[in-house]
Amino acid sequence: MLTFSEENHLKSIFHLSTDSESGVSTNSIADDLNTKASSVTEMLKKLSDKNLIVYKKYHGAQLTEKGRKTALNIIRKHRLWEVFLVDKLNFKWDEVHEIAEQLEHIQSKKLTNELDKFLNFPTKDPHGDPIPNPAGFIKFTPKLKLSDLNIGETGKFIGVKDSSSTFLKYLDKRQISLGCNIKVLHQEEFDQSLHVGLDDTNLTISIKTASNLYITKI
Amino acid sequence: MLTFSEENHLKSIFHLSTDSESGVSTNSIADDLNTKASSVTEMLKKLSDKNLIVYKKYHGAQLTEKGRKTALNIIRKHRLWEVFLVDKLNFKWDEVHEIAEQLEHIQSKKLTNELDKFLNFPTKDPHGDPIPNPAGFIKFTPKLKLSDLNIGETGKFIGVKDSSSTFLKYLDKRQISLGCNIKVLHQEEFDQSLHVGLDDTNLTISIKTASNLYITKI
DNA sequence: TTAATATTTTAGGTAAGCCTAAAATATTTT
DNA sequence: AAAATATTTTAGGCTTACCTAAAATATTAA
Repeated sequence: MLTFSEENHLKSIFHLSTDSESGVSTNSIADDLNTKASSVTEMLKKLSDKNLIVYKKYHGAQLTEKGRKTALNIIRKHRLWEVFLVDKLNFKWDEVHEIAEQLEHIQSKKLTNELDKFLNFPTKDPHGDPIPNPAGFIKFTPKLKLSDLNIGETGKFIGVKDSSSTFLKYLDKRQISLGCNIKVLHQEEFDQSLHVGLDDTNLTISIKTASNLYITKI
Repeated sequence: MLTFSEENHLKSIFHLSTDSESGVSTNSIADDLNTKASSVTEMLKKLSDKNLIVYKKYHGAQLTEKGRKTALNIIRKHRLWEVFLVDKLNFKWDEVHEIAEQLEHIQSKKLTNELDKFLNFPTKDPHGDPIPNPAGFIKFTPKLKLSDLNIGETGKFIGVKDSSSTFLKYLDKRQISLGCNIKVLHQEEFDQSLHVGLDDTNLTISIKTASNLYITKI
């Protein structure tokens, strides 16, 4: 049985691992968890003792197979609860993160699996992120951004990079919602902003926004 | 924001208050929470500082109005989650307590109220205990036991005093389930055991069992 | 390749929440 | 009402998870 703090550190290491292939740095974990490097060092020693990570002083941490499975189980719970909140309890996608951060620590295999069944075995959470299966397998889809498309190409909006409430609310306001098709019509030379077609309307979106929208080519 | 431990102490004081009208003793709380009297004393001081209880050294604790509201909110969450687990996720009534002990600490007013709505505003949990409303109002029904009935009277089984997994499983095995009608046919002089009618069958149940079944007269 | 800078670890401290053992207070018995 | 017993509190310790400041190591720049 792990403490909340141990679980949060594992989750953080998992998320930070996908970017860089080598060890995850102490500082990056500290930033991610709003804590201090010295606190992280302590925790890395403990996680290492429990064989959840490989830790070499001054050279960061990497998840072991056991650590990865543990992290993915927490992420599985987090994402299933997000689906529950949106699909069953009328939450908006920008409202679910904080609550899921609490619910992800509830311990009960049966609960997780029954919830999965109740939700009809969803494969993605409300932000388009894949949900690991009970065995800890996760299906990564290559993350193409809207800003990667060429003029004339169309993408289906499948997820967000930045899932801050601010950004999600902004997307809601501009009626850019998960699953819609976005066609890149033109790019301004001056500020690289994109003119796009969405349903039957045209929009202008900044390059910053475009690089936070994950899509698949159509 | 209260810690889990603070919330558990408040809940314990609430439950122990219903029996005795005066202050709840340090030892009884310690027993209830599987902790030691000295730890409880520390906590009582803290809860008193936060105006959640009235605490006089050597004379136990009583909830303030604020403390009572807080306790009832935790109990509300506990019981709503129990309904969720049984009604939506196929749990049996003897399997839900431990998980609800975790879920009751999740902080989100919106979550609690949406869950309530989703479950169709239940008034009782799977053990027949009343669910407080959002304002912290709870409807106590006088707790009559099967063992209080006279020969010939019939009661509707509405709750259990002992909600241990052992007892609940035993009731399941004997097919005594919440909502069924039980008629007291005869009492043995020797051991006070009761012969009762349940649906179309007759059963013999011990006086101990009978005194753990809450009923309403019909 | 040495110096300057950045990162990470160690050392030592704090608060929460638990503990045991001893002291203080209440309650019960005689 | 005093003695015996039970309950509760205090005193002092422990662990976890944080922190700051200083020391150690790694990285980058000159």
